[in-house]
Amino acid sequence: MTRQVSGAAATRESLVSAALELFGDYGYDAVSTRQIADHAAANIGSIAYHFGGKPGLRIACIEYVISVVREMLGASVSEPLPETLSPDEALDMLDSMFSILLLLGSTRPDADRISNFMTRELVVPATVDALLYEKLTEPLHERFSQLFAIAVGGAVQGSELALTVFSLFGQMVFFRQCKPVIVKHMGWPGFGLTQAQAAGAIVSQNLKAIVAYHRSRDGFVAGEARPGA
Amino acid sequence: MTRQVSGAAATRESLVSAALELFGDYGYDAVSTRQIADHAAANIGSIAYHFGGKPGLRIACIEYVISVVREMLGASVSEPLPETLSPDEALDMLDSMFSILLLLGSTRPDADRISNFMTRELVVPATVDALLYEKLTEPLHERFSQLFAIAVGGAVQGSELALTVFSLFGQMVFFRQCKPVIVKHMGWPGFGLTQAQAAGAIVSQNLKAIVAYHRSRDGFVAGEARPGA
DNA sequence: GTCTATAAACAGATAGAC
DNA sequence: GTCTATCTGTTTATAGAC
Repeated sequence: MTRQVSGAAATRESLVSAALELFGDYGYDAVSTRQIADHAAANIGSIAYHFGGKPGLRIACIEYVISVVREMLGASVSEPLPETLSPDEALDMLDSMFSILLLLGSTRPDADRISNFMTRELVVPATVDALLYEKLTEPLHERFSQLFAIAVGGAVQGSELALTVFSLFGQMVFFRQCKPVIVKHMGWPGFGLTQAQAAGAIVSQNLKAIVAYHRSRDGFVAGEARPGA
Repeated sequence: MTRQVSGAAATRESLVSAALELFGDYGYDAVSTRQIADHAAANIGSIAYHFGGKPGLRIACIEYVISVVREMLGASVSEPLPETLSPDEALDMLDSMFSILLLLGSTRPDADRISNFMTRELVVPATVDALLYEKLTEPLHERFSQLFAIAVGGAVQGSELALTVFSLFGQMVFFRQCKPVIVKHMGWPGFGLTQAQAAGAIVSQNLKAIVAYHRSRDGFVAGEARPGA
């Protein structure tokens, strides 16, 4: 019983891992298939064999990233919300989801490259961008919107709600996306767990500030049922 | 008197304009010098002649973007702050600077490509990124930090201040950066003046919410002098 | 399934005619 | 200053040996 049969899967994984890292660091177009093959200790031909070509490898990376993030968020995004959810509970759920996403780059060994790749793919999407959008961005936005609406007692709705949630996304994405700039400015040694937590604390604080603002603006009373329910 | 002498400047402008648009839309690495030359109705050789090569053209684009943004922000970033600045005045200045930056893509004809290029360059910086960072990001961040500190009466300082300002940057950058995603989700026909204003309203609201949060947290009293002055 | 050699297209840079 | 033809290296994709 040799490892010959499982060699294929190992090569696939190795290629996706290498591609994820290089695409994330330098961008899809800046990286050649040779670099990827070298980095994965595989040969160039294997990319065509396993993925059909460079675009196929990109899609495989996107699918991998989607599966990892969905797994990390787990029930918070896949299961329906409990019907009886107080505004403060909704706020806590929002907060913890942000925390998970922001710390994603620090809690598992390969997650930094996942995070790099994902944020880059969000900004510089391929023609296949629909994949990441439909499977990740859209469901996440939907869930965040539900939670935010409950957290502010229904005071924010429609396009204002959608844009506010995007603005919260923006804060989170920015910290990971412009990591080099932030690390340089802050004089940090890198962007590890400590730094991710520092960024997370700010995002959390801002979330609470924005929620508090909308609550007070519309005469929110703690524990009161939201209108329209 | 022919236009031959001014032809050089026209070619330069044309090449920068074309490069700005293509780099902004597809990224530096994905665009070939041939595409740029075609788009600018110039020949390939002119890129080497005027800019020394593709990297030189990129630097020319960065310099152009820096000059435009600094011009638009004008006195708000280049001149020293007035010594007597009330928290509310500081907040207003912050607000209007955000507004200028966000509407940048809608107030001048070539500004959409400027905005695209800039946000992309921020995320996928060249080895020459120091240019954009030193001349634009850093001074902007410095000014925003000063204003924010005054706006909250000195309640936020040090790394918390720096990160909070970055988080505000993030909101703004995200709206321009993930334009395709947002436009798609909102069902907008595009990202024109109306849409930029809608996004700007949210950013402005969030800014006020965050400032209000820090003011109330530290017992801020309107009109009170900030500590340490 | 793995690896190598090769093909066809493309990149950026350049020399020289005009 | 402009433009074209060409050079050199590199890209992805592929055919075929093992």
